[in-house]
Formats: sequence, structure tokens, C-alpha cells
Amino acid sequence: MAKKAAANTLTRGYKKKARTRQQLLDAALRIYARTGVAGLALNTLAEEAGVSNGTVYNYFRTREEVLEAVGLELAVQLSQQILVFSEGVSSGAERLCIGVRTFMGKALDDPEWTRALITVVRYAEGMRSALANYLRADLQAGREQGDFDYANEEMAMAMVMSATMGAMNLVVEGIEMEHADRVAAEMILRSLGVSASKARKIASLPLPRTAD
Amino acid sequence: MAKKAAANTLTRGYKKKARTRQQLLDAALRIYARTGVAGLALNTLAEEAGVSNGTVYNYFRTREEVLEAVGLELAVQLSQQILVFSEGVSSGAERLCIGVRTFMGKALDDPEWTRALITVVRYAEGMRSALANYLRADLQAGREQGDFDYANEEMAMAMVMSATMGAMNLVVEGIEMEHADRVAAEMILRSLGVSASKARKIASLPLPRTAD
Amino acid sequence: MAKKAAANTLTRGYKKKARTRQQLLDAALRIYARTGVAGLALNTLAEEAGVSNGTVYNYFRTREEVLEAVGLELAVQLSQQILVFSEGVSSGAERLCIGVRTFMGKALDDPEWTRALITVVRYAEGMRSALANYLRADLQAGREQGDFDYANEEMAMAMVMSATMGAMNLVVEGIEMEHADRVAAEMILRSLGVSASKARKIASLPLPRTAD
Amino acid sequence: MAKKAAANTLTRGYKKKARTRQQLLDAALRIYARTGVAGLALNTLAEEAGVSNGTVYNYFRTREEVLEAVGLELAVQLSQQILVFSEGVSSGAERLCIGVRTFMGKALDDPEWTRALITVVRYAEGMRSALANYLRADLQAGREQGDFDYANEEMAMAMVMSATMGAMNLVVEGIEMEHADRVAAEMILRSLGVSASKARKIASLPLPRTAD
DNA sequence: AATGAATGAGTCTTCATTCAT
DNA sequence: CATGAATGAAGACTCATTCAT
Repeated sequence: MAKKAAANTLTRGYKKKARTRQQLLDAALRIYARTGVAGLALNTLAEEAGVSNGTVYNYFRTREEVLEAVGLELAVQLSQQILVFSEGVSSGAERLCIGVRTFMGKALDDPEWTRALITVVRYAEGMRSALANYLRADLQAGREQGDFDYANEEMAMAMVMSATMGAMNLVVEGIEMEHADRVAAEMILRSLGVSASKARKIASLPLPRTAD
Repeated sequence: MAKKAAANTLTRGYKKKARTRQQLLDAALRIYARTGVAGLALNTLAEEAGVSNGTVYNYFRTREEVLEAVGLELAVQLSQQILVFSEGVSSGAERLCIGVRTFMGKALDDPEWTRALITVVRYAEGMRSALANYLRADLQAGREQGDFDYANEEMAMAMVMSATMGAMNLVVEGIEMEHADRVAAEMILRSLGVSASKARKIASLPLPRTAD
Repeated sequence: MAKKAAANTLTRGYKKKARTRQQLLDAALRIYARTGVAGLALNTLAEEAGVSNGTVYNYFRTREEVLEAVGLELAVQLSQQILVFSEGVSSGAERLCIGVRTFMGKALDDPEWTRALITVVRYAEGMRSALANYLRADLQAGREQGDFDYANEEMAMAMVMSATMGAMNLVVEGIEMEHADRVAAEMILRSLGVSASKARKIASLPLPRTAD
Repeated sequence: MAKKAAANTLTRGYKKKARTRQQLLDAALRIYARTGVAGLALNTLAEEAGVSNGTVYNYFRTREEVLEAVGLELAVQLSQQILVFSEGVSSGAERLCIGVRTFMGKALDDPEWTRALITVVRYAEGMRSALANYLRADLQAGREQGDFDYANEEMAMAMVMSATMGAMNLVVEGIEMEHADRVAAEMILRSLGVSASKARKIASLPLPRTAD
């Protein structure tokens, strides 16, 4: 909402700059998804984004900066997703479950984006920490609420993140499965010490709908 | 000259050839660990292996073949590890637990090898299936023995593998933790439906010793 | 708004224009001194001058024009220096000596300017002739006054100019030396045929003071 | 002499490598002379040398290294020239005079080489010191032999070198002059404190002939 | 088999210049 | 006039691959 009103008052030059940057990031995501990190050649990127090759360097100083920026972009998109979906839920276990299932849903909806995410998470350290903040809060809440019982928080975070990525990878590789999102979420909840029956119950809750 | 001393030089020649090939693979593993797949340039590989760049092409036709061979090499090394350690154990849950903990031990002992493994597993599809065979057997055994309770075998395999890699990565990145191997194994067992108390018990069993 | 306050802004506009041009030239001199001719990139120049890159093209049509203008700017600054310092002295030998010593003093005072000068003198032919005019007059005067005795005027000019630049370069490179200006001037006078004793005497005269 | 005999015993591979390197340096010198430092583009260099552009990088890691190597090459050529010509002469003043006149002769004979030299001397610091060693020895000898009388050795070196380059530059710019070499040498000797008559005498000595 | 010089297509990066706002 | 985004030609550099020795 706020965005639309604001945009009109900004200069067109500003909009153009922002738009080009976004075009570049979008193009980079598409290429990432198709070809992996190695395939992201900057002249290809320029072509895909519909600008000349020199223009890339008005936004990023080196190829490294492009890779970083793509990671950050994905992190931002993720944050928004997560915030939207688990807003208003106070149970840590449920929030985490919603997060996992949302990601799984994304893997079904948008395999391209997902491949890019998986690639970038591996590649860009900074990306991981962006995710980690949300996760850590949910883990701690779940523990205080008596749902989680894990020996070490770092390990718990590593397990949740890698297991989720592994499950998403399964989906984008085309494995057919009923309710893959619930299956994955249930296993992750159990690994955190939630009892089998409670894990199933939480994993089966309907996902909150959003206006989007 | 060399051609005449048949029997003897054949052996030596053969041994030399095998040695050079091994040097190349070892060098490739080291480079993988340091720089990831993208960093494996063949002239760098030749230098690291102490041979000239042309020599690489006596053993591999293209860069792709090198990457495949490295994957295969790791798979073979892995198979040997796993077979050695879980030989004589019949419980699927215990075998899987031993496998996970053995990998975790390897991550502590040999971070270079581990980084190479993590990289390759992501990159080389063939590699994954080599691991998968051992894993699938243990999962099925555990299920038949009433220890495991998972909704989908593919998902279970994906979770175990990715979670193990995630935990190994944590170790390689230098996180200090008591009994990281047990912590990880316990969580994985729980995710497969093993009860909390039983998971702890299995994860705490002493690892079988080997002659090595 | 700005368009309405005509008379006043015209003046201001004019002054502003002149000021921007001067900013550009000053910035160019600084960059010259730091990086040599090759380092003078126009976007760098714009940044150093605190204007946008497009603005440069309101003052100079091409990069070449910038280089020329810098040369001219230095020539003008030089002319002023020389005129001020040797005004009122009629002996050619003394005038030349004052010129050399003044340049040497400048090398001590303002190494940045000096480096720019040395670079430009080499690069820009036109620059050399600006210096040459003053020099030629002094040489001819000195010869007519019986102080100089050189076989060829072109050669004498080349020697005086290159030797002076060489001596300035020495100073700029940080060699510590007492009375470097006198030492250099004395050698140059001798090379023009002034006797050793007379050369020393002339080189030791106090420099005329200026109001500046 | 020794060279020819030796070359035959060397492997052809070795010869080829040395030859390619020399081709590159020769080509670089030609381009330098024609276009100055800025014109030395590495693909142009490759073309001029008759090799592919990648080959340049088998010999030099960066463009900087090419420039350095060209400077060094010139220094080596110079050293040989100087040694050949002033061999067997013990007077410092005469040796220095021979050096200056030899350079001047070179400027007449080979303007291309000379332009390259002048450019490189300015550009490559390392180059200067190579020249400086020969020069310093002659200056000290001349002083001990009672011919030179200079206040500061660094200044004397700077003056001799820059004056010689200035005079060479005059020649390559096409100024017509009788005995330019003697005129320049005479002025330089005078600047070092040699009396006018003696300077003329030394500068007029016939240059020692060489077999070359 | 081993060598290593040569290749050349492919990429990254810079920078003078244009132009719509 | 000032701005600064966009352009694209030019040049630096990498690297898988070939081949004569």
C-alpha cells in the first residue's frame, strides 16, 4: 500500500534506477536457478536483464557483489514470506512448522526460485544468518513453551535448516508425494523433541491464509 | 628400452600410472575442499599434483570427467568406511546411528576431506545414490524391526542425508560442542520416530572399535 | 525560482561556471600528480571535483580537451611565476638562474604541482613551447652579455629544460640536500659556459623577494 | 660466439620458449616506440609478435609485468652497449663522454628504440637504477682523477641522465645539427666542472671503434 | 606416458561518451 | 547548466584443450 502512494512522488529517475536494479536481480535469480553459480556470466546477466553489459557495473562493482546481492535479495524475500505467514501465531512450534511448510509450498510453486535459494544458501554465508534469526526466535520460544527439547541450539538450527533444504530439494527434483510439506515438518518437529502424536497434530493444522 | 623389460616395467609402469592418477585425485580433493567446484582449474590441479598440465589429459578426457572421478573416489572411500564400521551390527537403528556418528567423527578428524565431500554431494548426483543404497537398507531394517516410523522413505532418506551433512558442516566450521556426534545422531533418530529415551540410549552406545 | 532573479544570478551563474571549471582543472592537476596521464579517468575527475560525470562535458568536449586545458593551465601558472620572479633583473644569466631556482623552490613547496608539471611537460608539446619563449630570451641576453657560450641554441634550451626537470624530480622523490636549488643552478650555468667561480657567485645571490 | 655453439646443444623446446619471449619483447619495443606506453595493448602485442593473445600470459602474468620486462630488456641492451664502447678507457671523464655520445649516436640511428627508451626510463624506476650504476662509477672515477668537481653526486647523476635524455629527445624530434653528440657531451662535461677547453678536447676525441 | 608451449573462445572490467530529465 | 543512468567498444585476463617433442 504505502509503496504505491510513495512511488508517484518520487522522481522518475529514481524509479528507473530502482527498476533496473530489480531487473538485474530478477535476471540473476533466473540464471542462478537455471545454471547454478558458475553459469552466472555478467554479459549473460546483462542480456537477460535487457541492459548493456556496462550497466551491470553501475550497480555492482564486481561479480562477487552481484552474487552477494542476489543472496541478500533472496533473504529479504524470504523474511517477508515468513513474517507474513507466521504473524499472529505465538507458539514457537507452530511458527516453525508454518515456516517449514511455507518453504515447502514455495518449492512446489516456484522451483526456479527454490533452486536459486538452495544454491545461494550454500554459497553465501550472509544469507544463512538472515534465515537464522527468525529460526532462533522460534526455537527458543518453543523450548520455553515446553514443546522443544534439544541439547544444543546451534545443532538444532543446523538440522532444521539443512533438513528443510534437503526436503525442498527433493521436491524440486520432482519426487511425487502427498503432503510433502506435512511429512517434512512432522519429522523436523520430532527431531526437536516433540512427541510423535503432537508433531502430527501441529503439522496437520491448516496454514493461515493471507490476503495475497 | 623401457619397452623391452616387459614383465617388470609393466608392473612398475602400472603402479606408476595408478600413482599418478591417485595424486591427481588427492590433489583434486584438496582443491575442492579449499575452493569448491568452481575453483578446480585443471592447470591448478596439475600444479597441486606435481605434474604438468598435459598429463591430466592422459587420465581424464575433459574437466567433467575429473569431477565425476572425484565423486566416485569419495563414494568408494565412503563405502569402505561405512562397511567397516557397521559390520556385524544387525539393528537398523544402530547401524544408521553408527553411520551418522562415524561421519561426524570424520568431520572432526579431516575437515578437508569433509568439505570436499559436502561440495561433491551437492554437485554430483551419482555420489548421492552411492550413499543412498546403504542408507535405504538401514532404514528398511529399522522399520521392520519396529524402531522407525516414517511416512515416506524418500523423504526420510533426504532428511537423514541433509541433516547429517548440515551437522558435519557445523563441525567443519569450527563450532565447539561436546559429543556433537551423539547430539546429531539422537536428533536424527527422533526424526525417524524413535522415542526420546530410546534415541538417547542408542546414540550413547560406544562405537565399535576397528583394527585400524 | 532560480530563473527569475536575473541580474544577480547571471553574475553568480558566471562565477559559478568559472568556479566549476577551476574545480575541474584543480582536480585534474591533483590526479595527474598522483597517477600520471593514464590515470586521469573522467569519471574519477568528476568525483574528485565534486561534480557529476556529465558536467565535465559541459566544459570539455573530449578527454583530449581536458588534457590540453590542464597543460595550458600549468603554462599560465608558470608564466605568472616566472614573470613575477625575474622582473627587474636584466642579466640573462641571473634571470635564468632565478628561474631555475624558483622552479626548484616550487618542487620543495608543492610536490603535487611539480609532479603534474613534469608529467605534462613530457606529454604536451604545447606546454614546452610556453616555457621555451622565456628561456630563449634569457639565453640570448646572456650570450650577448658575454656570459654564455653555447654552440647551439636548441641544444642549450633542451639541456636547461631537461636538467631542471631532472633536478626537480630529484627533489620530489625526497632526496635530502642542502641548497639543492643553488647546486642545480650552478651546474646549469656551467654547462652554458659560465666559469666555475662566476657560476657559484651568481647561484649564491639572494632571490629577489616578492610581495606574495 | 659461445652462443651459437651452445644453442645447438639445447633442446628445441628451450629455444622456442626463449625465442617466443624475445619475440614478445621485440614486439613490445616496437609498439612502445610507435605509440607510447598507453598504446601497448596486450592483444596488439600478441598480434605484433605473431602469437595468440593467451600466449602472452604464459610469459607475463599481468600487463605491468610486460612493462617491467621491457624496461629491463632495454636496460640489458644498454649495459651491453656501454660496456662495449667504453671498455679499455680508464678516464672517468672520457668514459662518461663516450657513454653520452654513444647514446646520442643511437638516437640518430634508431629513433624507434630511442623513443622506447625515453618512455621507459620515465615510467620504470628499476630501469633508471640499471643506468645509474655505470654512471656513478664514471662520476667517481672522474672526480678522483681531478676532472670533475660537483657538489652532490645524486644531483650530478640526475643532471647527466636527464640532460642526455633531453638531448636524445631533441634528435629524435628531428632537429638538424652538426655533431649533436659532441655538443651535448661538451655541455655535460662543463656542467660537471670540466674547463671549457678541456671539455671541448675530450668531446672531440674519436669514438673507439668496435668489431660490431 | 609425460611434458609444457600454444591456442582462442569466453569473461570480467574500464571508461569515454551520450542523452533524457 | 547539472545530473547520472545507460551505452558499448576496447582491453585485461582465465582456462579447458590440443599437439609436437
